[in-house]
Amino acid sequence: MEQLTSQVIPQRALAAWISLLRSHSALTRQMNTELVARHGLTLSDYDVLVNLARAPERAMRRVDLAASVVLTASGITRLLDGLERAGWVCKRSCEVDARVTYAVLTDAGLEKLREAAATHHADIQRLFTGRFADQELAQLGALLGRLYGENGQGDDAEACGPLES
Amino acid sequence: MEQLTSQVIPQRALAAWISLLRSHSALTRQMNTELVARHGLTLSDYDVLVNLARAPERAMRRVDLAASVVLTASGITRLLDGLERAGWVCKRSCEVDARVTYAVLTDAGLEKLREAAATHHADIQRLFTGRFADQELAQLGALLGRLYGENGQGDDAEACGPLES
DNA sequence: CTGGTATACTTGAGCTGTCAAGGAATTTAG
DNA sequence: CTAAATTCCTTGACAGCTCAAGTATACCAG
Repeated sequence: MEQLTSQVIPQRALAAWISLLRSHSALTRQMNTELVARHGLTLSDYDVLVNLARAPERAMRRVDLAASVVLTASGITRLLDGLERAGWVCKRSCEVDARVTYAVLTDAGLEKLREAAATHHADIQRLFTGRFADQELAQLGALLGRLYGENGQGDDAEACGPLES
Repeated sequence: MEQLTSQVIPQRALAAWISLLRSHSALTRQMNTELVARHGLTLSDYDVLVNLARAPERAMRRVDLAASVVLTASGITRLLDGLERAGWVCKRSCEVDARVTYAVLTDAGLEKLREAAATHHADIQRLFTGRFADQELAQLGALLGRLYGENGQGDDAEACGPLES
């Protein structure tokens, strides 16, 4: 059984992959728990709110939103159901294409997001960024950034790029 | 809404965190799909099989297994239910402590794992390791490795360390 | 030996996401 | 203009995991 890992991929490579799996599980579990306990938001909910907040007019097509947060179309439907019921997001239909529905962040939703951001950023700092130097964070971000978009498309990279301003 | 991200954490730091979320989602989804389609195994199933294969006597306490793969106790119970039903894992009770049950990898389970490993390693190579140079992989592994164990404990790090031999 | 606490595991209820299928609007081909 | 293919979204059925609660065993203090 020792040879299991040595057929195609060197040990170090597998170790990196396993670290990705473990660190993700450990971190998201803690952050999600905090977020749910304090604000009644899932990590995915939060993620969607952030995406909407950054979008022009705080609106996005559901399909684009799905791609942004790496969820399926049906996943987005159900997730938005919850956010709509809470009044943080509402629908808006598209004038030029009746198939598409926009998800729009409401004022209440933006307020909610601001509220949640404060504690969530603290969690991110404590659990994630706090363990690295600036330069390491840049490196880590750059490395991980190669793992998506490429096969998918460049839109994502762009949607994630303008974090500031 | 532009100031949302600039309160506590610099943009670059958040970008790294988002990259972690996105890359994990994108990669695990593809790998899981492949694994299920070809072998009828979940990524978590696979992960558990690997852990058992590496353990002395191919046996582990359920509670330790849970910690290794970052699952709750009940999560492990249900996951192992499936693997037991398939005949890849069986139970063994502990002589010195009647509370614990060991999960033991059967011969069939080991065979299954070998079978799955071939294609799964190819997936890892294609989607993950293939996108990095050796040195980058080492770096990535080292950085991600800081994100768990610490707050939890050192056992994990050790359990993950001896990948080879 | 008795009672209280901690540990290992299981189970019921529920949440979040998936896939497969389908409806509706749009585009494309003929 | 019609027919086929494509895109966007929703829904039913279900998988996988969580939490809360419960059972059973072990340990510890008196």
